[in-house]
Amino acid sequence: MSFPGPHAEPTAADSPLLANLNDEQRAAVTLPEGHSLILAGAGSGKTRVLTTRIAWLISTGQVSPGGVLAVTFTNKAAKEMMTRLTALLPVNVRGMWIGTFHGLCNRFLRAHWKLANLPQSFQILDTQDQLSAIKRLMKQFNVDDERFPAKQTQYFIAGAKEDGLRPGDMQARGEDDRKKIELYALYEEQCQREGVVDFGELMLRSYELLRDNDAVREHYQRRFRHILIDEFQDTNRLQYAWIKMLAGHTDALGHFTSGSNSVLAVGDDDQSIYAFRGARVGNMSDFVREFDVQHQIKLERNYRSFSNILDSANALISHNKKRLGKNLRTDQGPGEPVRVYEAPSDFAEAQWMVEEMRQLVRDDVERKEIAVLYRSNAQSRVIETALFNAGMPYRVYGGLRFFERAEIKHVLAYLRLLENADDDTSFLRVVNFPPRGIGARSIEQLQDAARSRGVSLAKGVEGLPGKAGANLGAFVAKIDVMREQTQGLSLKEIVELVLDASGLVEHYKADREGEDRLENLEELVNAAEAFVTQEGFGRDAVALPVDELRQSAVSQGLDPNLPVLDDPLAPDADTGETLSPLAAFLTHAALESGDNQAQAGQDAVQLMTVHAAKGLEFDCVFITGMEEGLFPHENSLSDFEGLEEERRLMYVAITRARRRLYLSHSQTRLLHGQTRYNLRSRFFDELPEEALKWLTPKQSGFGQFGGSGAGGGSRGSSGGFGGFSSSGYSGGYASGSPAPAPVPQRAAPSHGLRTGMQVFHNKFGEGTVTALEGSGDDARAQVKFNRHGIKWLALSVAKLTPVE
DNA sequence: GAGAAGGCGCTTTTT
DNA sequence: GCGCCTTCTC
Repeated sequence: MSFPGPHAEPTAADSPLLANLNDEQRAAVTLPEGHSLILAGAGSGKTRVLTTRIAWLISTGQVSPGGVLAVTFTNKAAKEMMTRLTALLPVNVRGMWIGTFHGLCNRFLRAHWKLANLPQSFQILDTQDQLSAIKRLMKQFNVDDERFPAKQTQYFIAGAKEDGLRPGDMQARGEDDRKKIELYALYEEQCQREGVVDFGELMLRSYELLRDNDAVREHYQRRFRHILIDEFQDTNRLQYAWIKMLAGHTDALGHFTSGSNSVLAVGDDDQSIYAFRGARVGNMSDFVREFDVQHQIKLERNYRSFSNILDSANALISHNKKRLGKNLRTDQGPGEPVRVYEAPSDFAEAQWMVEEMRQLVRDDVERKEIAVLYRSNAQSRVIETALFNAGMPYRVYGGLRFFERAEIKHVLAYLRLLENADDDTSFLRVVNFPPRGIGARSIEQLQDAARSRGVSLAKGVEGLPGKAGANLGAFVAKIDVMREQTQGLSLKEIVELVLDASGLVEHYKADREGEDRLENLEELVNAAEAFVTQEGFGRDAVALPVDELRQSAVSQGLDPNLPVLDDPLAPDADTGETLSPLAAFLTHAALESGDNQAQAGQDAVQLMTVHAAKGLEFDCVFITGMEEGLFPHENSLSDFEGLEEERRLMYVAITRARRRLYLSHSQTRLLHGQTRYNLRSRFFDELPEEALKWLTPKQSGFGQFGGSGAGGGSRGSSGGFGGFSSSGYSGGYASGSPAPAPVPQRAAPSHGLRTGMQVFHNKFGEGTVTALEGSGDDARAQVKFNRHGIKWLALSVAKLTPVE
């Protein structure tokens, strides 16, 4: 099917939209109908292409605003897209389907809540809520939490949903599996009974509704002529299936046939760093194959970094085997070399960094243009200490976000109970908070009663005898009174009333350390107020293109009886019910958990994990802890895929830097209360020497991984960094071997070994010390033997002789 | 019901 | 080594 009416091939001169694009970008923006894949390298103007593409499609009349579906992963990216689009086109973007996967699925389920078999004001469980729901479930069914840790069950359920699997679709491969599937089924029942959905459920239920309801599916398939997906390399199985379902028509056998809709997937396989949470890079090649993609465009011109930085990134990532293939280039010239520093300790590394930063600041670099990246959060501590002692302002990304804070979750639990008294998770959260004399015993009694009658906790309270019954009754009555009192109030007033009536404010006022929490409660009131105005929950603010969209829907031949889904306040067609602002606010709180960075706004050095840095850029970047075991992380080394993902992570880290890049590593590091002796990261050996500048002498011949044909990661019997086993190296080796030669450099541990040293073992032969841990009798060494792989050896037992 | 004591885990994280 | 969570004790 083709677009109705002839549309002239527009040229660059036709539209100012195309004025400042390079050839690759322009080609991407003006792609013809059909499915396309854009391989967008770091810093290549990806978001620009996406937004300009949408603007282009609309302004050339190829699609109406209502016919566009644009999906991102984060709210930040979605907002960015809407902001930029507004700047390009005089169109009200609020009614457009631009949002996160979960945000759009939420919108979809709100509109079709009946078909989806959900209560209209269903609430969304975040990860915390989900875990406590699972814990409660497991307790109720007396599941051994030693054998089935709640976290693991949660992981199992979330993973199953990400793969689009219901309990019935899964086959047990053992007793434990069977139990987990059973728990998954029980969990589903519980959620359904309580009217709540978790994040995975938002996706899965949307997908199933599209799959199982022909009318609904066809409606949306006809509507969304152009589907655009950002960060495609991060999509999981279910998200891909969801896109597929929306994108095209399926034939009688359920096979995808290329239909009238165009899917534009934008992604970068080299920046795929979320496999651990279900992302599937393979979706990119599947997409090309299954959608019969006709157009692939690579955006390889980088506008961010100088070429020493880009060359480093290119060289590093070229060591990955599984790639679609792409090379970044720039016109900017080499710029400064990449600086490499080796420190004797993590403490010294941090110290050195602070000194460098001071110099940078003296040279007029803004502090917020300096970023410190690390592989794991535990590394931030020593850096923070150094920055703090130096009086250098800094901020750390990560940690609890606003809506995840305990005091906020407490208020939200009360608010949720106003909306839905059957929400047992919320009930349990606040039934005795602030404390009101309802102990574990009473609650257990209540749970038993509710279970036997098959009702929610709130309903189970009725008729409960004794003191427990009285106290619980009072609590339920309190909620009921609040619900009464909040009728007709504004959202802000509702929140204020609950803060007061729940006793939360009073409770935190009495708490010596409750000051911050009180401040956050204040902030929640502000957030509620802002939500009403910003999200357009005052009707007037929603004077958005609903009519326009309705018209365009009709002109596209869409079913006028299906609801127009662009107005979350649209009343239900049958009953006239509308979603309350409170329910919408609670949804907002679950889907947008807010900022997770402290002290935003001031000029401060930025500290974050490499993962958190994705999508950001800075003038100066420090990548710290460049050590074997840390980066690449030891847990990723057991398989090939893991190492490749670590390399992609390093690629992301490098490409964050615009002008200046530092890489540092340390000989010793305090981790989990123990001093570790780490080898310099193998990634150093994958960078182009001519782009580097060693600030400390490069310790050559240290038995690094690149040496003597040892090529790729760990091989051999031990299967990686598995910790040391008790057998295999014990006992009775040649006594009286000469004491290890003392190492003149720096503070050496008493056993005299250090990483990089060549050693001989009577049984395993020659090898290289790759790590050292512990001291005295507990001292142990990790040795990479030439013929026996990597082993951990207890130095009190194993005799290791240094080799010349 | 609050505070102390003990145990566990510890890569990365958005929605 | 630290923070979080659960359990113990009064």
